[in-house]
Amino acid sequence: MSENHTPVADVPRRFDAGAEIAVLLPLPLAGAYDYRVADGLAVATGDLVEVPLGTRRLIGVVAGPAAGAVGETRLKPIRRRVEAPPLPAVSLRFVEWVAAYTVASPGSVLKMTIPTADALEPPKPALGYVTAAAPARPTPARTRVLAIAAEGPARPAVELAREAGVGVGVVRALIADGALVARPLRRERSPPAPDWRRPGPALSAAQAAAADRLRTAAGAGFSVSLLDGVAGAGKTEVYFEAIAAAMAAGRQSLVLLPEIALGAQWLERFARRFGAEPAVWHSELGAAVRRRTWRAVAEGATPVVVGARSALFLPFPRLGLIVVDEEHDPSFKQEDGVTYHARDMAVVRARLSGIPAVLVSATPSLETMVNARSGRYRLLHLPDRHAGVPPPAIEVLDLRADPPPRGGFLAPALRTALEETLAGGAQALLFLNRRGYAPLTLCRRCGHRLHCPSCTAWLVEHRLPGRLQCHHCGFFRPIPPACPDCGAEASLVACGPGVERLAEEVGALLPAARLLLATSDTLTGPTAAAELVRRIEAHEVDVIVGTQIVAKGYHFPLLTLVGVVDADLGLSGGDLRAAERTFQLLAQVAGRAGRGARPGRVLLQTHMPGHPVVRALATADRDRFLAAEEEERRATGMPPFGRLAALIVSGTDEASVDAAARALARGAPRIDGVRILGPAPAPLAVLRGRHRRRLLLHAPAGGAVSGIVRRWLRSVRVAASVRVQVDIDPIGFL
DNA sequence: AGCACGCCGACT
DNA sequence: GTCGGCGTGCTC
Repeated sequence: MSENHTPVADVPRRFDAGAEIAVLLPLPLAGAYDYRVADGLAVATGDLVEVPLGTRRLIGVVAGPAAGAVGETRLKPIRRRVEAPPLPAVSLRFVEWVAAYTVASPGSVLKMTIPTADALEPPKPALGYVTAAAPARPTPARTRVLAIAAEGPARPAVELAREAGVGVGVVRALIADGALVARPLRRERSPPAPDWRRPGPALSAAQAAAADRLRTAAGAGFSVSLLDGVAGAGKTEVYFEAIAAAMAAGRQSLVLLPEIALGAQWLERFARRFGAEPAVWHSELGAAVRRRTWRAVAEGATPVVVGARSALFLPFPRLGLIVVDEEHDPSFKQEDGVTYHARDMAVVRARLSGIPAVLVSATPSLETMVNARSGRYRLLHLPDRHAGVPPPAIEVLDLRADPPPRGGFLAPALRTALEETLAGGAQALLFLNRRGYAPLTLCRRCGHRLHCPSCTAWLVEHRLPGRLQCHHCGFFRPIPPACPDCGAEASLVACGPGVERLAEEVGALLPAARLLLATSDTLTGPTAAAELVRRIEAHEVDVIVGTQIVAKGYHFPLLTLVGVVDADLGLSGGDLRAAERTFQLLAQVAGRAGRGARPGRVLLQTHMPGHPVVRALATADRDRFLAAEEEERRATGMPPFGRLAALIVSGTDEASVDAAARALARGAPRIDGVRILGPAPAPLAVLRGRHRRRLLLHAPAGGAVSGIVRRWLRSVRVAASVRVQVDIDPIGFL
């Protein structure tokens, strides 16, 4: 990839009535379908059009001239051009690039780029209502509404109903009657725009130098920079300057965050710097916000978008910068539907637009680090904590030498540290990446283990709702009074700790402490997350017991102690990236300690004090750890020194899944240097009632894995009842 | 992805 | 004899 790739301006191609055009539809079809431009219409590439498909009408995108694969007599006319901004040419190219790379259909990628049909219509003018005539049949409710409506400005129907204390139906009836008439409401004023002219904060010398380099990159075509620095080093302030530069140049910026639902503190920081919040994009947006934001982005009216990975597919016409914050975060990998890695696709999107991408992390992924060291990426290093706060001291607690008391999970040293921390008026965080009360429930008499009926997984006890849950599907059941296998009464015992059980232990140890349980079960949605942040900041909480949900980039000044309850969790299991991920997660958790004036302290409980991950954390020697990982991957030809692609074969009938997996193995490509492993039972051999087998393709670095897999799949026939899912560059289990 | 077409069990 | 179950296949 060339450094100064400046794409030529793509001029949309015009098609007049009668022209035959290719329309890409948001469906998993092999390619675009051909249509004819109807009389009286004219369209151009990128235009959104409504077309007939079978008995349905769908919105698609004009992709170019018809391919001519079907006879022209079969071509149907397009119905209309949709009143919406066209997709920029680069968005169409991006869709096709991602589809080719991920071995998905272009239509399923397009689906992530265009919203549903109803969200594409121009916004309806908001209507308010005022009184016009006496109602035909005056009822008390109707009279009340009319009295309310007679005073004050025109208001929406729901508001009149609320003020009058009646249902909306009453108001609607009055509108139908003609007793109320509509008046267009003054368009709601657009929210204030972020202002790049506002003065930025004082930057340290290192920050200023990094910001300078990013500003310089802003106008200089495609580049990738890695902004690397520990928690609290001030990375965010640095890339804010790059955003300011993009805004000053009239270009849009996109910031990808791993968990947008938890971005309340991030939004606040942004608003402090730029005087207004950016546009926000994630999968849980309501329909109205979604439509408004999509249009604003497509019109180029949104200077900054912050979002989860799906924001990458928004149709920015003037994108000037992409930032991927916490670039190492595994949640950037989309696993269902089209399987893609948002960080990698962000780099591709930047290259297609000829703009800079900035990857940000305190614990960069090995891939990114290798790219940075080889010079493919620019390395911007922020050396130390911005405010001169010393990094937290990390102590290793060897659980073999100093075990927790019977029935407990906190070693004596951690118990003491907890007591001291609270006595000193500070806060503590206990980290355990396990939801629920206990990960396994078994019968003391017969040894039966309670498992999910439709997954290869144990049921996890959740004591708060009082039930056993499967963490892989929606299954749950009440905790049975007797063993379902041998019938023994009161014989079921909880094995191992979850955060709920840990909270119980802390409650017994420190009865006066105010506890907060923070898991995805208790933190549903942005409001709950914001409330959590507020309560911790207001010191309404002494001890936080949480899963990885609290590992994110929060900043809590009073938090001085972090206890990692099980540093070994996630280290076993033969996963290619287990060590790397555990290191990143624990380093991130450790970074929560001592971000205010008081120094922080981190205690790591482990059975493996000699494990490279534990040693690297204790000595804060990230680079040596990464170097060791790199050597191992290089020696075994694993990514980034080799390439992987996974096929997951799944279906409800085990025999046909097996048959399909074997057929794929028989028809595997025979290419020098390319090996096929499997079929083997997939990590979750049964998931949601579907049997799963896995094949793994290993190729040398630079191997054209996507093309190989595409040809492979084309050459093998599998039963229609069996699904084959492709995962290029899988990050999960090996 | 939907939707239609098609071939086998429990209802009027 | 029909209503309806979801397996299979097509949609420019």
